[in-house]
Amino acid sequence: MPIVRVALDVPLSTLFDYLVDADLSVDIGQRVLVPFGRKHVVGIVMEVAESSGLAVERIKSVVQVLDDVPPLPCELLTLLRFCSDYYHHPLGMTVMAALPARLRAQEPVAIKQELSYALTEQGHALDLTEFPKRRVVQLRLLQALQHAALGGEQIRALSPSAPANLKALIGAGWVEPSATTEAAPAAHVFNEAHTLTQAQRQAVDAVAKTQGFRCFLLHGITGSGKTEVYVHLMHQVLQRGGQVLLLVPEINLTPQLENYFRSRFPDAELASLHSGLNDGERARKWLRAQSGRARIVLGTRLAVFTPLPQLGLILVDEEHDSSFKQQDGLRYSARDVAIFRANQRGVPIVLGSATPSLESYYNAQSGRYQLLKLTQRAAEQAQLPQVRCINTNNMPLQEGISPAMLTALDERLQRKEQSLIFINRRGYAPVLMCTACGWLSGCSNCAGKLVLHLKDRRLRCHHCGHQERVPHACPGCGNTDLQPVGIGTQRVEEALQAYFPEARIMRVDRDSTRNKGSWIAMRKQIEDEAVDILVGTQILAKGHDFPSLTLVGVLNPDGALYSADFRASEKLFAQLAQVAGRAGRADKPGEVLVQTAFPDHPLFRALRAHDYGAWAQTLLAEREQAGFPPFVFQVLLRAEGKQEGEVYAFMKRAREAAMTLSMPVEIYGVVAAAMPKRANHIRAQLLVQSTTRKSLQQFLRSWHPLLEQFPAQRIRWSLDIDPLEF
DNA sequence: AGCACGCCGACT
DNA sequence: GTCGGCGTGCTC
Repeated sequence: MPIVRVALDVPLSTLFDYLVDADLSVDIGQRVLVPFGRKHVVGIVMEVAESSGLAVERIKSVVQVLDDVPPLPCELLTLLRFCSDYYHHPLGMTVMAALPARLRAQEPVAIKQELSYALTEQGHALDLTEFPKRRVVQLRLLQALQHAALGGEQIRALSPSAPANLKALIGAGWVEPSATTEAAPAAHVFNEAHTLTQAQRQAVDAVAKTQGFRCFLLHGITGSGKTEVYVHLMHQVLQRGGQVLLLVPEINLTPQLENYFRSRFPDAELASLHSGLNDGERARKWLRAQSGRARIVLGTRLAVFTPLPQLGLILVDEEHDSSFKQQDGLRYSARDVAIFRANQRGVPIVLGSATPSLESYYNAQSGRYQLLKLTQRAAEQAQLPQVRCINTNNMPLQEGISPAMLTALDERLQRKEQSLIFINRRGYAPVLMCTACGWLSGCSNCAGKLVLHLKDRRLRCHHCGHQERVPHACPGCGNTDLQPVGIGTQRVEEALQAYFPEARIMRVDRDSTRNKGSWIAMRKQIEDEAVDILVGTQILAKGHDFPSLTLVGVLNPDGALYSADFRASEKLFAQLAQVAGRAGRADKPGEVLVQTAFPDHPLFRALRAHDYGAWAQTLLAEREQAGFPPFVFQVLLRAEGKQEGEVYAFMKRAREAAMTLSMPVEIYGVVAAAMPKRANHIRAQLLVQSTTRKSLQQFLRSWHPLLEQFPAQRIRWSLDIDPLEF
């Protein structure tokens, strides 16, 4: 009697054995419904065996084979095995986390046919110049439908209220739904659009001539046309009938990007996978990729697990971006998993960035990766912005803004050009202080400070979400003179509005873009030049071109220079290079002004010279000297719980267990986390590092089972392999 | 993780 | 007398 070994969504590292009754046939990769405890759950068949090590009477039978979708390819199961193993996360949870929700559920997957909508004869007969102008969305829909029938997704892309308006148009008899007919895959069409620069051509050729696996680092300054390199590489793979996986950071996956690739490859089916999809859409696109029909898969980190039978190339854009690393559950790095996957598949992978992660840059230097450089901006007339530092030593700042910055802003206002003020702190002020006793507004649940949000006169914790009214008097001494300390986006916005009453100022941060679609609307306003000064956080660093932006001002970036987090300055450089790239893209030269008390710091010297290489060398020397990544490999054990004593007792035992293993790893002390208390939970961590991945993995294979045996009822702990945040 | 079983405190 | 707290142990 055959046995299947099934992956289930439970935090146990084993698979579960089930009998397969004679009337069923089960394959590896298939979804099955099995009894587990007192309920039925869905799992994935990972292995088929002749016998089980378990007593027969304890083995239950598979209830049902859910064969309405094809089995997962073995290649994907191997990838998931690797992830479970490398990140020390239970296999069942790893497998189930990679699947779209619909495939994890018992209900039939039932993908409804995507309907498309077209104008009726009546609709075609409409004279749109006569159509009421106030029905903006309806008009836009009708105009779009005059060109071609639209799918549900394209309709939603027009406006959030488009579906409701579409209903009205159907009701009026102007539009009708029709089932999409599966078009035969047309001959591959490629809109060449641009001729490549020599550097772009060389990069494309280097990748194109690769046989089998190879990892490339495409280092190209902002505006050097990395996307064009991607497009040409994609073209070559699509031409051969292959599929392409393009991974992008979370905020970069916008409808614009999707539409851009659609316009370059008009007849290649593209599936974009992001967090905004509903379950049905996600499952549908996943299955389109698995069947090989979706040729381009564009997605955020989870998309790295999409089954792609014809996979011919992987691209990871902005590879340094930390959103590729998942920060809970399976703590994987989609970039690193993508490299494994390319290797497994025997296809090239290209990591692209203007400011590569130090890990990737180091690998490129050592020859593990092949470095491809784009050093010129693709549009010849577009020059790199001039970067200058404003030395803020002994300089009187008004609300954190220097006179030189104000002058520069004023110039842009005169010239009707846009400016951007970058400050990485939202809210009005990061803390409220009592001028009499020095009391600071701390969070009652966390070790952090409450941030003053003046708009709604509340103090907010950015760590646990706790909020309270601004107190009238100091809770410590009763003094009523409470002063905001430090500068946030709201305060800068307010100050600038006072200086430039006529200027149209827009604040862009998580608070102002929280509502769905508002960032899209705001970006439209920016592009339409309805904004003079943008004030915002890193959200502004990414996103797309703002053609009339000529000044970028950076306030107060110095915190990252003396941060306890050794990656803070790496991140700062990437961020500043990124915002600097926003300035002066078209025919107008750009300028970047950075307010700092350390203008001679290597970071700013490199930034002024647009010399990432010099900065990377500085960092590499520092890291090598300090014994930090990329020269070592790390694992971080984190634990948190309500009782401080219990947390530290667990960590102490964990550390002792690690010591007794006496393996070639360096074991640090148990320390409080960077945020020692969050949402009323005490947090501690323990760092272990090694000079090789292999010895670290060997150590983990011994250590992890010991940790699981410890009684740890009232604490939550996790292992973070290759941690980015401490 | 769920979900049982199991043994001690304040309620109809 | 029971309802219910969360400690402990198991799930093929």
